[in-house]
Amino acid sequence: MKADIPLAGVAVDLVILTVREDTLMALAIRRGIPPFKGQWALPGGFVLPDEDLTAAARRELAEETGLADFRAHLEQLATYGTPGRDPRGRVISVAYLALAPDLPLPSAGSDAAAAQWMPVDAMAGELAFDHPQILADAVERARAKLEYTPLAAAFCAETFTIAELRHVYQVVWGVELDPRNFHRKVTSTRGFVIPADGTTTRDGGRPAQLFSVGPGDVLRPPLMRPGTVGDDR
Amino acid sequence: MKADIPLAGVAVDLVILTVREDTLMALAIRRGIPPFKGQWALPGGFVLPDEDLTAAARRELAEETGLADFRAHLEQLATYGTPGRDPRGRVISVAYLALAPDLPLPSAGSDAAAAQWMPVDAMAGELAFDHPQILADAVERARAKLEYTPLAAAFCAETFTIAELRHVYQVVWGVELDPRNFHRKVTSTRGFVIPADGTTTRDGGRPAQLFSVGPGDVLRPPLMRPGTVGDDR
DNA sequence: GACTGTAATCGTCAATGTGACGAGAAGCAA
DNA sequence: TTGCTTCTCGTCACATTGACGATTACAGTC
Repeated sequence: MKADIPLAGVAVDLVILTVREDTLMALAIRRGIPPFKGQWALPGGFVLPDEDLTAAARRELAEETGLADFRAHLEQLATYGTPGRDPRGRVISVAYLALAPDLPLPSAGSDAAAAQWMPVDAMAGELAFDHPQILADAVERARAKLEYTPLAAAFCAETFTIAELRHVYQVVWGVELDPRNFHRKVTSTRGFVIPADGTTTRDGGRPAQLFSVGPGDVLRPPLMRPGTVGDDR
Repeated sequence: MKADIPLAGVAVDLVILTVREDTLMALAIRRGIPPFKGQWALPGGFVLPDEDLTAAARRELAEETGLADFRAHLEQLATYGTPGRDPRGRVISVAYLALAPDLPLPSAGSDAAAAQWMPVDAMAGELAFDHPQILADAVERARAKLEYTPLAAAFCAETFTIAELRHVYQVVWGVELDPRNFHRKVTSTRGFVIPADGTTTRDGGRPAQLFSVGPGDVLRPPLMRPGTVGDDR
């Protein structure tokens, strides 16, 4: 490479979100190596010399969750490169957002002494680097995307009930939704969910129809977070 | 920096969009230096060693448009880092999207033999690197954002008429919109536009009220691109 | 100065989507 | 069988939207 090109380290950081115990949680890693050794941080690592960014994110995702390849949504979030954000020097971090169903407790990765799910609300104050900002951006992105994409299903198992899907919305948005209106909206929005075989009573009460995600990638018209319509500001 | 961190060059590339001559156009630069010397590319350049990413994007924007600081929307789009995308070596490019009002013809920048506005539809086949992909992503982002943000106003002058705003939507989306319904929607969506002093007849016909952008940053409910509702697929 | 063309603005109406909520259906547990 | 829970279907009032008629206010032109 030419000498006049300034160089930097390139890392990927992951915000892996899941819905657990009625709470939106993200995976946090206790750093096993400096800098910030012993503190919590988002999972991540440097991109290998011949590795694609997305491949690096997928690799980290597999490493940190301990699962070779599980069903999860992964998308690029944003890139953070403010000088000084990493004490090791100029490091550009490409952040990825992952949405995963409730997983077994993750095992510790190679450079991590421990990994655990933490409620996103309690996490901001704990994170090293500029990871609080990344986390906040990720949560906001996830909240927004639930409005106009079927992505909430990424938090669910392969098949799920409408109530489980509603539960995801309620936890991520922090609101209560009317079960009847939600049911109507979801089932009448083409491409959102398609009926699957079988029913389940895992939530008690009348058996619920199982669904799987439909082929649509955009909800038109979108669902809307309550309490934000017609707001003065 | 530690020796075990792989390094890469970090660049910013800009997709600067404007509405000109009833067409959505982007700024293209004819490259004055290798690689791809003589070919068209998106404006951009390497991030300086102690420069923030956004600062680098703003600097390039000012350089390429020849205007010190003009009214334009600038946001990060995505980051592209596939190995091999730049023949000089491993280069990570953070792409930015800029939306600008119709500007005077840009002057050529330092490392550019020429700069000109090109219709985005005719541009993809001309661009070097992976810039066709970046352009496509940028246009799609812009189209989507017009739906749920007041960002269309970024294509207009400080004050504008509802018809001028509608013209932006029509050009960017490539559709016809009903002037009466559009007028109703825009003026009744709180925070979108606020009446400004004066009227204008620059479009002929009855004088039109001038408006400026309102304080809102989200349109709830959003405008919707026609022809995409209830589509089977 | 009246006439014409053009575009802005206001109104109407039917169709559709949404929030609030009633009520039956279908399981489980006591 | 009774009671409890949750799913699912329906109803109704209201807001929003698309289609489109009608009026208003200018610039030119005869």
